[in-house]
Amino acid sequence: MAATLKDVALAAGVSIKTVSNVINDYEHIRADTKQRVMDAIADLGYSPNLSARSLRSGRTGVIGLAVPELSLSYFAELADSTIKAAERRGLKVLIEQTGGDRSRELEILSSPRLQMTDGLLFSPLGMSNEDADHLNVNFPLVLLGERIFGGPTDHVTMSNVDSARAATEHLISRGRRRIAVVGGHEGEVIGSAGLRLRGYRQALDAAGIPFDPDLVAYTTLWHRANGATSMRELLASGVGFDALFGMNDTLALGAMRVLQEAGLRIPDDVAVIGFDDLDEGRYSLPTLSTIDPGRDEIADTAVRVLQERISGRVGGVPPREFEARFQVIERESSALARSH
Amino acid sequence: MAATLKDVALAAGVSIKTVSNVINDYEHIRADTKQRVMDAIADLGYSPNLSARSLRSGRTGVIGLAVPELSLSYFAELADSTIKAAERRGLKVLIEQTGGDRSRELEILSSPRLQMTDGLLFSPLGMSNEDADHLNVNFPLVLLGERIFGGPTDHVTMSNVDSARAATEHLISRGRRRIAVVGGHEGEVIGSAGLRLRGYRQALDAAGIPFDPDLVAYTTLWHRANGATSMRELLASGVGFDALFGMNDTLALGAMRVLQEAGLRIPDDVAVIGFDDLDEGRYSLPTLSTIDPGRDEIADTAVRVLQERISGRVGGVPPREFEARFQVIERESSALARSH
DNA sequence: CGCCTATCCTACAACGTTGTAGAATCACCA
DNA sequence: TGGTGATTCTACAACGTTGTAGGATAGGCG
Repeated sequence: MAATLKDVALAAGVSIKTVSNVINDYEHIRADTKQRVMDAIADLGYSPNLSARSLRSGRTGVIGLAVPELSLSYFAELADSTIKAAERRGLKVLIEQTGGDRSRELEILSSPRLQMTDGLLFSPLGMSNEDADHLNVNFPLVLLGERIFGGPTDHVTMSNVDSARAATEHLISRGRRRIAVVGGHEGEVIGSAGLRLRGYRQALDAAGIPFDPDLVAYTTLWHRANGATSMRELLASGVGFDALFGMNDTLALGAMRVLQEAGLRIPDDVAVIGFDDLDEGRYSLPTLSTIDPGRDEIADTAVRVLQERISGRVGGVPPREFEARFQVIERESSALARSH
Repeated sequence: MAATLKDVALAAGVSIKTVSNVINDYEHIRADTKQRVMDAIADLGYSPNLSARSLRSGRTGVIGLAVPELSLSYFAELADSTIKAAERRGLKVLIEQTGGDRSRELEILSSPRLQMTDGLLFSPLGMSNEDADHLNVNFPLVLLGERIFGGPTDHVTMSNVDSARAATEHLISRGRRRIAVVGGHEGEVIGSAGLRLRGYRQALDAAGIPFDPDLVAYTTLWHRANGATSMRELLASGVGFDALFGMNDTLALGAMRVLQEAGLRIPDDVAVIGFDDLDEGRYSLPTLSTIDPGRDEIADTAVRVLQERISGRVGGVPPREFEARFQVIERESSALARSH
């Protein structure tokens, strides 16, 4: 059906290797030979068989991206950035959804199913630091996210502690002292929740505000529903607060919804800041202050680093850690209150 | 480095073909031979080289999904559903972003870059019905979306006209007669915007409500920003309305935001319904009534149909058209007003 | 006992590409 | 004139898998 090197070679009256050389821009080819080959390629509508090329070269030009779920906006936007970054480097992206499930994550690390890729960008959610050993795999792997630190692979992450601290400081600078949190993970030390909580506490400490555990609402997932539920619990508990730090925008939006149902004004009664800079927060009512975690930079760095590892250019280099730059984005939900 | 059939064969003391047969569940293998081979496979940590398998079999087990952008929630959720549907059928998904750009879309149809896939699920945005010829490609292709009808390929679509009609009828059933629309595409006949507008007009006609062109706001993109801008224009124009049909949820949410800024109550002053059933609409304030377009059904059908074409089981069958079932989902934004 | 079929296994070729080795031609210089 | 090196091209093998053809053994039947 499809034309092969052989067909082109026959049509152009040269050997298949010469056709191959033309395709791969080999230097020493006579101009007229090259032209004849190119014409034959065009005539026959030839395009290389990538499976054969992969088999021969050991490279597929495809990288894997394993994320919990694309229906979580953060990961959809991360996938978007990653695909664009990969494209700039001539790579395709094959997406794998783990559902944030630890056993599925481990399976992906050991499974032969991703043999079709040259390497993997891996954003675990269910795994924890004790699982770091499982990252010792025999294919190029770059770790994303905040579940595991000090593992055996390159790691690209956001500045969770610093940016959460900046978010909290932003609320404090608005005169708030009772700052509630939604999205905590009970007992977690590292992981997005643990790290962001640490940044939160650093900011409180620096401002001389005592930490009140009752202000922290714990939840397993970070969906809108969890933000809403947590906020209902906080309100029901009767603990007073004048600000809210949502561990991500989705949680914050779910919580805002409940706050407003309860008749509280934002930011007058409760100032709110989220985390992730989702497009959604630009059009919520009120618009949502947030942390821009540097998603494009993360994706670009991750793809670059993975490509370095694939090419073997950085063979002996020990695991590296990269932190993206963040930014506090102030919108209406934490604007200076009009009157006080 | 990695073990091959040859290594396993050597270790198990059989021919490579026997190992291959074990892997492919060939019937006639003695139990003890099979066991020995399986042990050797486990020992060596063997896993098949998929490039070689693809080269030999002509199948990669990967399908392409070309969508405008994953940062648009609808396509993120579609990708999610598609990946899950593909997984149920043992397929992987390689995602391509077109940005909704016609020339990029055409390029993807002719490019050799997707040779690594067995077929393509294609959701164009920039192409129009005149481009239908370009869908005549020599690889399995299933068309998604509403840009092209009657093309040369299988087509999976939502019931745009009927569901938009149902959405409009829903607003009419709430006693509304001046129903604004955001998201129209000037002069478009087919395409999501054209079809949904047709459904809208059908509902008006059936109810004996005259069509007022001033109630339709046109926009190129369907982002939040466009919904907001369109709503500002509608309000500035002074045209009166008591309901809003957003061509998708994102537009509707952007528009709601502006309505509320303007001091209008939803649904009391303006009842709103969107389209797509994004998770976001469940936690907006107010929650957003919408159309569930049957995304899972679309993804599942599309993958099934593509697989049928890939396998050649339906060789001679002419292009088929599939319409997913939809559902009106009523939430607060179009609830019966409390008092009137 | 001889024939036939079913079972179990093997050797070989092929998928389409690229790396290696080397042949053929030419230009240049001593 | 012959040697040297650059240029241009070719033949062959190999990547790891599966399809084809067929060999060897065992069991059933006349």
